[in-house]
Amino acid sequence: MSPIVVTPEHPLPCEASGLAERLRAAGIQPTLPRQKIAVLLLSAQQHLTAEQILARLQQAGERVSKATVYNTLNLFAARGIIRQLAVDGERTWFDSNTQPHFHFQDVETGALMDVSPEAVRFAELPPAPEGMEYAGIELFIRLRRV
Amino acid sequence: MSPIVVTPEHPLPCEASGLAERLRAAGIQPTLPRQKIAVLLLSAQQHLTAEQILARLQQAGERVSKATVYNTLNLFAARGIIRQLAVDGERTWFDSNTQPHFHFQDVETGALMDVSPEAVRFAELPPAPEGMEYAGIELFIRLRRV
DNA sequence: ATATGTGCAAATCCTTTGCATAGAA
DNA sequence: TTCTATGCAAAGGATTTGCACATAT
Repeated sequence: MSPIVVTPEHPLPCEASGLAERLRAAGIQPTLPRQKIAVLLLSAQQHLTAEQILARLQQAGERVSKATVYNTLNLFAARGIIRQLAVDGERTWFDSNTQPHFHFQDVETGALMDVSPEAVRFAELPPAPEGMEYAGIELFIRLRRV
Repeated sequence: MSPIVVTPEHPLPCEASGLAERLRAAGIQPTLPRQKIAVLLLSAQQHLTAEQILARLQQAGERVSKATVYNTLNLFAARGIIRQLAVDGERTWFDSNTQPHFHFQDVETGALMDVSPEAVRFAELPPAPEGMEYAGIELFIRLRRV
């Protein structure tokens, strides 16, 4: 099974079929700024930072404030429709893929690529300490150029 | 292995057996501030933030500036005698254990615990993409209270 | 109407930087 | 001496916050 490679290159889809519903289903008022952000981030499997999203909105001529971008991304993450990744401590990445999966990271560029969950199998994992249980597994495979 | 406790009554050990040598071996001038930081961080297997280290130094009555703490930790990491961890994007953790290993993290407190490399065995890992090779594997197992 | 979002600028947090002084070789 | 490290305060970047205005139900 080969890893899923997600490139950040993608056109901005002009319509969001069902995105508003999807927001509502998650308990999120589908306001205009939120829908614009949802279209941008959720229409492809990708990893974007808040600043990237802001830049793309502005490039597309949309007037959305930085505060709203951050508020919206945090809200989306809290409601489980996107995932936050702490990859390098520099900035937060927002992942449109909420299915269980892992990541490759290019140590040079910082670029992220999805690794499908089927591509990783654990033969052994440590038991959770007393009184604790697994809440999730974060796996980053760092890559360098040969 | 418990972390060392530093109080005014229990000042830092004034001599760290071999620590100065260890710094020199890594190509680091063992100046006083660096030795103080090395004693604090390297004398036990632990995870500390820059601010925690600064606070402990000040508690112990040492006069070391924030800039020096950061400079020193970055230098140590660059020279491979400690490891930097990007766990949550809030702050950088410095790990005194440079051996290959993994981590548990309490999702509530953010606290980190080492997971020995023997406790994790992979039955399958994805091949590195064309022209890339593995540079390291970062595994965080998030834990919640039962 | 009434609750909820949005935009702007200022504030905050962590970390780095510039530069004059102190320390090491 | 000559190079390198330290301390301080100021700068920087990412993210959050306060608050007046706009929008949604």
